Amino acid sequence: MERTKIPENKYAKIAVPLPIEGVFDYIVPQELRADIKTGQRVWIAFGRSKKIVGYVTCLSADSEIQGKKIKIKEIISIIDQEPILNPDIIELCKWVAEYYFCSWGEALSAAVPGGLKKGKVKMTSRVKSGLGQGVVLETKLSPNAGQKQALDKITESINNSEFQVFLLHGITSSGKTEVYLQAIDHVLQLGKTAVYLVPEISLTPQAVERFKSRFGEQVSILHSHLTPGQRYQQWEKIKTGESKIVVGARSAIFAPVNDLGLVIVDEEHENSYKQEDVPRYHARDTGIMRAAKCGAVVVLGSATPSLESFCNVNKGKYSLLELKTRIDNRLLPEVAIVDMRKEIFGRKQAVLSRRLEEHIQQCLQRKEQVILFLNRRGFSTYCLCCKCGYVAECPHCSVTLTYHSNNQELICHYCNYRSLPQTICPECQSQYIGYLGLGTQKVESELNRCFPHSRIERMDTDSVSKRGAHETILKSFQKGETDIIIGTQMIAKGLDFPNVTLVGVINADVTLNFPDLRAGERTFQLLTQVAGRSGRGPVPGKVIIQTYSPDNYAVRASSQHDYNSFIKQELVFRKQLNYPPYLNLINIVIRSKHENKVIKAIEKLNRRIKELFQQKNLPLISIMGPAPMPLAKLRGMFRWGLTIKTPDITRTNILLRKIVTKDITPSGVKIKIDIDPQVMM
DNA sequence: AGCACGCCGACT
DNA sequence: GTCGGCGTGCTC
Repeated sequence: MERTKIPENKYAKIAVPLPIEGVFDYIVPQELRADIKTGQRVWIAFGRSKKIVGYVTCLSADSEIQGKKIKIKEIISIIDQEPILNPDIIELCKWVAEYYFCSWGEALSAAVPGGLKKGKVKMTSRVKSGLGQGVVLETKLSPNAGQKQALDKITESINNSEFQVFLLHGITSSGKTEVYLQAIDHVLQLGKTAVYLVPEISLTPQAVERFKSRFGEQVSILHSHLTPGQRYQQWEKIKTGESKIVVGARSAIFAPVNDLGLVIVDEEHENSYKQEDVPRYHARDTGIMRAAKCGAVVVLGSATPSLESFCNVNKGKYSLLELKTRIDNRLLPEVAIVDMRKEIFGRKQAVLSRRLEEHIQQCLQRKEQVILFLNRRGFSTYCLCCKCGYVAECPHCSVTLTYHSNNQELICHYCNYRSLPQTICPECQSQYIGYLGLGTQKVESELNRCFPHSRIERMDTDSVSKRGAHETILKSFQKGETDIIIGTQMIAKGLDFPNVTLVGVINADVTLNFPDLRAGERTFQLLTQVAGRSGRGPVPGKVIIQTYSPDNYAVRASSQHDYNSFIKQELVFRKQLNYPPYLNLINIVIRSKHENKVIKAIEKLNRRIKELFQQKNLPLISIMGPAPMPLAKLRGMFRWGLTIKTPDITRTNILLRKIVTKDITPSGVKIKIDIDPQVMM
């Protein structure tokens, strides 16, 4: 083939991983024309003195900017011999960029394996996976009636190759995983592939082993501890079709599988599916988009589905599949709520209630194990009466007010409502009103004081940061060398220790009073998950929840294992205040070293949005704020935000793009736009 | 995002 | 007189 006969390869449109709109035209030098392909990464000179990685989005015979006074540069070199991005992924990233407000290049850089972004990766030779020939693959279990019913619906859709989303709602230990695994078996039989997303935190070594033993060499597991070389190897295995199944966290949704037939999102309600930095995509929603473009089936699974997904079932967009029985017909643990308002000793708040202390004691005597769940302390202090449980809330937003000690005010971080702190409780007139949450270290020392002869281990982000610490702590607990394990979120899910018969929640209020519209939903999910850790063996489990809000519906419903009653009440609340899932939110935060600049910018933005939306006749749009952010000064920056509520996210996005320009963000002012925010910070 | 260009204050 | 602050504009 003669190189000169391929004139359509003369120019390339390159997306760059910088916050700049549009693609940039480059000349493909003669010697690269035979090798250049869409989806490759290339080295390019950009600006005056930068050499960066660019993504080839398309090739063409000529360039529209040719002849204008722009000098078109040449591509320096090609990084990948073969395209690292296939056309589907390039398209998907375009959608991500448009929907989540970032550049195409930024979205594309989320879709290539991390270590490769800089284009420098040493190719280590392929290592044999840990699975030797002697290992027996885990065998299929025969599904029960409920599982069978769910599977039949899923396989039927897979056979039809039509895009469809299923919401698999199954209580803890109802066998959701087996449904996923057999659905995967089914797509494999049809010669298709599957992507299986899990929250980052549940990709434990045990979980990894389980996938490997079930699927052997056909599975690629993309977890955060892979070295760049290992990551690259997995990527290659997926691209060539050697791996038919990809298991991984958030970013695995961009894995380069061909013939995608099935996308599974386990624990779909988990907010870790939302990336907190650019591109701020939601892996579940991106997965649905990916599946829709190629006619794949999506299974969203959860014991506590998000309100968004539940609502989509009601709207008829998703089909509901339910697993109502536990696989071995084990009973759900008995959940007791301890009213901490009755546990005040003198002026001090109690850490452990008498009831929880007694139960721990009994448990230890029976040589059974205890898990204590401790939320990390919220960064925002709120106003609580520990006599009656009163918490100061915003009258407009139903969100907990945050106490600011510098100006001694209670502030709503959604709408900027302010009020003065009280010294006497407005509900019960007592003086037990205070502004502090419970200290974390206090719990550990209190436990050591109460149970000096027990072996207590703490498990949180600090104690697990060292390599292998996670495993060591769990192994010693498994072997029974530890009696009590105290931990944060990370012990809430997945752990399966049959000798644990007691789970204690030290303070349910930390999540409940988090200044966020989803505080109730989070609390319900968390309590349900934590409760699932108790009584996984022959001895029935017990759960004790300590709280100052024993009558709160999220707490009550979780203690009764009653998702439906929770969601019914939560939906009423969301409807009343026009919150998701009834409307979409867009959270915009402006930050700068100078407070006056921030306020000026956010007010200008607020005015512009109102003007334009009125002009374009989008009357249902409303704005919360502007208001200072919960961490109003973060690393020397002042931060203010506002939140748009919109019934038409697509149109709002388009209009918003017109507003967010240089005159909103002059020099020294940074803007952050978060579409469908999960936490507003 | 970076980076260069450009225009006003306190210093060897 | 200059060094350096950061406001402005551009990147094929």
